[in-house]
Amino acid sequence: MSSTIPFHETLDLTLCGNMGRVHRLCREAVTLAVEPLGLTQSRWTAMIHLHHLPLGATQQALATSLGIEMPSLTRTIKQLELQNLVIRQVDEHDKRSKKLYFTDEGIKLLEHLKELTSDIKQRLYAGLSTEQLDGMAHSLVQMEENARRCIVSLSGDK
Amino acid sequence: MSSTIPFHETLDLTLCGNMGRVHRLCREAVTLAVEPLGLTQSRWTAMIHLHHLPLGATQQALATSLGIEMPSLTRTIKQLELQNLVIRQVDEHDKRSKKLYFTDEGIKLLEHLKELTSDIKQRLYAGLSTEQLDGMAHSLVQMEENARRCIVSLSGDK
DNA sequence: ATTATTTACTTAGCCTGCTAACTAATGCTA
DNA sequence: TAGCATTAGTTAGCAGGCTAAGTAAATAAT
Repeated sequence: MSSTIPFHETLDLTLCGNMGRVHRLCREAVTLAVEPLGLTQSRWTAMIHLHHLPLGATQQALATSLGIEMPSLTRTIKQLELQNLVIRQVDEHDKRSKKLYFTDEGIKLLEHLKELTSDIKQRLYAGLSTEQLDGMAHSLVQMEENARRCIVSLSGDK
Repeated sequence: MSSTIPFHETLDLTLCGNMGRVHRLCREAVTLAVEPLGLTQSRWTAMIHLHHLPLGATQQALATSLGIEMPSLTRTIKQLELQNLVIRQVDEHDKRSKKLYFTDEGIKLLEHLKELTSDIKQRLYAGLSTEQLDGMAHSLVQMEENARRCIVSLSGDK
């Protein structure tokens, strides 16, 4: 895994596992940083993504933004609603879907969230140049495409 | 998330989430590829890592290689033992630890595993240069260090 | 030598991803 | 218009990370 070993010599599935581990560590770090707010990883992530979407986004839109499936989101939203941070409101123009809104309390918490995460973001990306981060983002897009293609071709059942 | 946008302008926690999603997709692709063997993600991963360790590696050594905690591994090993692919054997020199060995059946399965994964590895990394893969591996190491440092400094309780 | 600490492993149970299967609303098609 | 397919959301339950707490063995300290 050392950067001094050319990667192709160790071309295996380790990189994949490393991504998972780094992901877990990063989200744990952020969760610790926002601990005073009493939010789990999936909840602060959903709050931030919802904040970046247009007002009244549907659950489907939020799930897409998060890159997760609907049932995963349903659970998280239910918890956020219980915490009185967001509300679900049936869309009158399409009664299947539900629009999401922050409560006043949710808006207040969001401000704290932004304060508490601004510092840790810098620290997580410390020592990495813009080029490295861009490169990583780009490689991830490529790998995601590759993986999706593999999955499609391997599940030729439907 | 597009590579045409300089990353620092979107410096947020999205990269972290993307790593998690790509990780899930890659492991799903591999799991589909090895489906005939009836192994879940954690099981084929453990088989491959154990294969790369010296004979009679302990569970602790395997957990470290996998980058997971012991309780996560305990469950997986139990399943592999039930499938009659590995056996656990108490180390006579240190009766706390257990050495892991493949069964004959496990060795046979490992060969199939290598065949079935050799192709998909190429496909997952398609379109990525050695430099890109090296860069990604290197960035991951840096981010892991960063995250661990954050976690240590944020949990100053012990 | 006895006691305290550390280490390897296990068990129990939480968190958050997932799929499968369901309901209800919408939209397409004949 | 009637019937079928699609879509948004839910529920139930699995997979695989995790921590906390417990046991037994090994090691350190007094």
